[in-house]
Amino acid sequence: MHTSLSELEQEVVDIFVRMAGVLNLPRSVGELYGILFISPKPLCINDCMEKLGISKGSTSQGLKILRSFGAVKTVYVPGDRRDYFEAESALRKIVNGFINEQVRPHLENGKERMGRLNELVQATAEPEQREFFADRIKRLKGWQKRANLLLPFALNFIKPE
Amino acid sequence: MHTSLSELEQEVVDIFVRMAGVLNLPRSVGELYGILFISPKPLCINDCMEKLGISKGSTSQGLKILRSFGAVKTVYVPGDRRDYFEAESALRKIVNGFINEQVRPHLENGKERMGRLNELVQATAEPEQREFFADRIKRLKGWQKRANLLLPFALNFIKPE
DNA sequence: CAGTTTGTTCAGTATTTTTTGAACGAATTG
DNA sequence: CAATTCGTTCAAAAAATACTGAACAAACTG
Repeated sequence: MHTSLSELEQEVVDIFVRMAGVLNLPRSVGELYGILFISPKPLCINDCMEKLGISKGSTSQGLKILRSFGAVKTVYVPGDRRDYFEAESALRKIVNGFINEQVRPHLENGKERMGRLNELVQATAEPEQREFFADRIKRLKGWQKRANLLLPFALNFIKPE
Repeated sequence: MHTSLSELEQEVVDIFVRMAGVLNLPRSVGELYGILFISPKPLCINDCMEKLGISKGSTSQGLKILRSFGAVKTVYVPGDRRDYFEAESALRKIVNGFINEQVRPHLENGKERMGRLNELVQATAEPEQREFFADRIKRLKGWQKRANLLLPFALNFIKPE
């Protein structure tokens, strides 16, 4: 059953639920990170589901997602055979993992696509149109390039801790 | 009815549909920006819905969203009383608008919330726990601060054009 | 000013996403 | 080695989100 959260826990969970919204992640993932972030000791799946009042399936699934980009780590607790989890608190690692696992895959094939676009533009009969299209594609490439420059820079901006 | 898109249009629309996915915007919004981005001349609502095969309601709604953060501008076409639209192509403006209109609102009350968190931490009875909580909140504040520093910097990174 | 055309809104519907919970296999225990 | 505990998976249910299309108001037109 649903052990009610302290006010502090509620507030922190709420913050991460909002973040999850912005980052396009399920609510439960935000809740899980929140409860782990503010927990002084690692929690097992049962702790999490009881605290948050969500199902075992959601909990398992949510923790899997969080682990997939390194926002949560598994810790070994001697004398207990359950898996325990704690929040990774190095922002840099989390952002890095998130970009690599959640963002990059959705933006793959950058180069390839641009090549294809060029071909299609060259195949345009009307010269005036072709010029316009070429300009647009050039602009698109520019955006892509800048994004690729910005990402590493942003990561560097987040000092290692 | 649904006027079929050229290959070039398809490809470009597809790119922006993916971006919309990453940015947590409806598919139709990506489609609309795409078709406007690659169109040599401004399009009216009817042009858009015909080209994309979506409803008038979606089109109106989607363009509203795009205008809300400055990704699309209205242009006046003499002798035609319909509204015409074209894609804003200055990345800086778009990113700026997007952050202000779509991201910031979801992350409001930063300062306020942190104050509230501090109170809750101070109200914690157990000293050892209190110390841990304080540390977590401090870390959270650090993240917030860095995000607030990074945003303007990132915007500056995108040179005006 | 009656008749169009145009864009918006919104209730209802369709679609997508998230959550649930029961079934299962693997590991642990007595 | 039977019984229990644990974590994962996945089909079905629930919830959230996006889309449609008809109703509407405003702006034009003749």
